[in-house]
Amino acid sequence: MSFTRSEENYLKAIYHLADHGVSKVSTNAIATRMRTKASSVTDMIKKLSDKNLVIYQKYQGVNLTEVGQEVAVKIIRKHRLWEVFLVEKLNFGWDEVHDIAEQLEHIESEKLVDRLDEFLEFPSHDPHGDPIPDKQGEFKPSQKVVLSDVEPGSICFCVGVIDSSSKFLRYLDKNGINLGTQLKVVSKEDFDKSMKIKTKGNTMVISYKISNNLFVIVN
Amino acid sequence: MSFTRSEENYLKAIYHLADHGVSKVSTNAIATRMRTKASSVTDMIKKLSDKNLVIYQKYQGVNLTEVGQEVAVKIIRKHRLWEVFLVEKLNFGWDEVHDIAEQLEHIESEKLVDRLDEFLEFPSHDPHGDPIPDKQGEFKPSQKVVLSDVEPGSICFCVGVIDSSSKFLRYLDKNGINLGTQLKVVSKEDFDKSMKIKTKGNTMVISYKISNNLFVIVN
DNA sequence: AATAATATTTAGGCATACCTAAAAATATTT
DNA sequence: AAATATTTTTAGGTATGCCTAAATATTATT
Repeated sequence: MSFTRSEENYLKAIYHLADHGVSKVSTNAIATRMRTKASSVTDMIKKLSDKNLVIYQKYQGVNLTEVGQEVAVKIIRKHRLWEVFLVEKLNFGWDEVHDIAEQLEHIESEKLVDRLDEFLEFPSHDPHGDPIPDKQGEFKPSQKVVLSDVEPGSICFCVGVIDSSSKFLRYLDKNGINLGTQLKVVSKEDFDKSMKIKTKGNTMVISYKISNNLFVIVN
Repeated sequence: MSFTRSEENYLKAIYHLADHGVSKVSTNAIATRMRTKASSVTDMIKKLSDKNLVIYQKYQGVNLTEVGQEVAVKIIRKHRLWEVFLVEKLNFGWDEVHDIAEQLEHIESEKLVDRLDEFLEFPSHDPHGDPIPDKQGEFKPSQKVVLSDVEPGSICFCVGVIDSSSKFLRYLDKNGINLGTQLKVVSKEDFDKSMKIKTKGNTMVISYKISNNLFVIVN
């Protein structure tokens, strides 16, 4: 079985929105995520439903079927493996790889994916700290944690943000924090949860509002 | 400027059929190569002509414009670089890579192509011995020669066939000649142009009909 | 040069994947 | 519970890229 690029993108979007398949995903939520119109989503949902990739009841939203989930996981596997390739082998910055991986994830060849996996030495996580499903579709938990949860003494590196407003990004930039930046958590202040951190050349204090908006991976 | 996958495939097909832009390419020739119908070709040709990628006169065939040629060469560059990647880095057989490269060649990212080129150490030829255009679109001549033209004493390896009939392929297989196989030309017989060649474990005599149908690269 | 054969184009359709606008269902207010 | 607002679906339309069948142009044959 093989699917169109569009079908794959919808399955992936639904997978991400469904968050462990618990709640039903609304038409509007899909439309927003895919930057398309609700009516287009309804069209596609019907097609996916006919192909038994989603369970759909009019006006009640959708959920992926087992098969739909498998397809989605395969695409995510490909996406994340290609991201590792781009960062590790081609020296891309972590923030440059998403759009390219978005294209590469649709290349069809099971052999290619498995060979790539092997070539990259079976990475368990992508450059954003998100887990990479193995050939069987199993994945380890995410390694990403919020900086505010990191214990003093730990060394970690920055892999993403929650609030991606340009205000926040500018703040980070000004303070020499980029994605990939190594940080050492020096101490935490109980009173206001502010945190003293050390980067390569700098030691600084950041508020909880900051530390709670930064994703890191602890080494 | 960016083009659809289909447009890119047509440009590539026309490029290959035009053979140095000399002769005009017929609608039927394109249709055959692309396994589609002449009427579909006419449709697309009109679109390409509107975009100034081909020069087209009704019933008179097409030729690529400068721009069309540049686009085609970029796709060929991508195709061949990915083929090198698949063979050199992911250990694919030379004969397995075409379909995958056919997909990868449409990935859009100039930076990706250039990084890949660098990663592969700027290869000048792909696994079939065909030249890889550089960033400027220039390419070296092909390294591929017909086995019958190789001088005695030379060592070469097999990179392709002219006649790809299953009869011929089965003959090669039976005699332990695969793509990638190393050959040493021991001697040539003037009379019937037959050739004595040496493979890893074997020495054999092959007729001109065979040697003239095998592409090799001389080491 | 006229006729036959072949190549190419036109005309009209189909599926995909979008869209807008209107209708219908569901959710929220009052 | 009725009115209003929001969400979702339906209906009908568009562009792409393909198709078949028919018409037309070109090329080959006699």
